[in-house]
Amino acid sequence: MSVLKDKILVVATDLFHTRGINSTGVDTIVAVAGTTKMTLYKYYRTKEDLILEVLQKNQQDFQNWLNEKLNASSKKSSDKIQQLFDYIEEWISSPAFVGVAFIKASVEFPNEENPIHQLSSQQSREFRQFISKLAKEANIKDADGLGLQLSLLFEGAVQAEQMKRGSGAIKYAKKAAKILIDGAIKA
Amino acid sequence: MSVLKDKILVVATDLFHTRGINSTGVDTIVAVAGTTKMTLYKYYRTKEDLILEVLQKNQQDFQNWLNEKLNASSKKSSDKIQQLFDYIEEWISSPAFVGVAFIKASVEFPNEENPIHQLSSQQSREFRQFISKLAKEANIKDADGLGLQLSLLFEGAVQAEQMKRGSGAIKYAKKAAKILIDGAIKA
DNA sequence: TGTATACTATACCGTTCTGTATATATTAGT
DNA sequence: ACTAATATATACAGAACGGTATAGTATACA
Repeated sequence: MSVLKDKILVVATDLFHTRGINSTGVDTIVAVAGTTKMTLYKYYRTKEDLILEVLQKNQQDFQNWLNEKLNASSKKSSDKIQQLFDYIEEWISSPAFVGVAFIKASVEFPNEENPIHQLSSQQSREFRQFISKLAKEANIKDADGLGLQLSLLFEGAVQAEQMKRGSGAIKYAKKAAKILIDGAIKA
Repeated sequence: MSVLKDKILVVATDLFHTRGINSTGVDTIVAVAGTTKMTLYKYYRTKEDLILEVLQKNQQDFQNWLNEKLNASSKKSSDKIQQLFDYIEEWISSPAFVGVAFIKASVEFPNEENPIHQLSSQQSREFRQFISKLAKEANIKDADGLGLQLSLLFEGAVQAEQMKRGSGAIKYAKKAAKILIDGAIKA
């Protein structure tokens, strides 16, 4: 991938998070990226395309990071769900954390017909299914239900942290997750 | 309050929810409200002022509705927290539900210096404290911790429902809430 | 040296944005 | 009938928006 195409993607990601998507113009993006609109529109057909690629990349990066952490720490796949929120805490607490793109995008584009909204919704669903898969591997009975509940805690904690950095919400989300997981295992 | 001032507020609330705040221009608001910009700017100094009033009214209406429900159903204040999610479910499931304004506003205005973000953040905090108060009245030990956890479930469920109507997330949020509350009572 | 590719510079188009200016009409109270 | 308040109609300023057109530069490869 071209170095400039990538630079534009990185800058857009940052600006979308810190200023909002609709409040970030393409002029600002190219100015910060140190290039021009001609170059941006060479690699991205429209601003909407750029937003979609930012969403894809964001989620991919997070999933890759999370998978590596989970695979490195435990050989047994049934243990992974126990450690999930440890890594989510690490991730949210990191200074680099700026929020979750698909949550923000779904709010800025609330219309369910909108491609950006649809991708956000899909990513949210996929992450929920990912948690459910971990639950299944831990032989949890209502794995889908637990996956949904943990994803609610996840999204709630992210929301709280986006609203106020250093909220500490993730610590309590983690405690709640432990209670729910333990309860689901016994069932 | 002037009938037109109120009409503008109601229309703005609806449009902000269905199209997004930044994507809704004042021209659209006055057109739908059946009035002109001159009138809007007579009652609201700026668009920002209008947004702030929409936020205030939204939260006030919700809190009033919730308080009435809670007061009507149980005399004992210690029972209220048990019923909280029943009413939240009723509210989220209602066809009139369009989301929670302070969650959306905090996303569209991510800068913590922004007055709109600050009000959103404050409303989120107040709602969390409201739940904690219910927990205290139920003699729960870590009332603040439980309040935070329940607010995460609340915001997560709202987020899920904004993302996909009819998600059913609230049903599982309610189950999770029950587990957390029961656990906190025993502690 | 010739040519393709990547990129820059800059100006522009049409639209939409928030907010204002001006002038007129409607309604109610005295 | 006079006055004040409320609302309308309309036009506009000034900036920002997404996106395009045109022309020129820099680099690398044949």
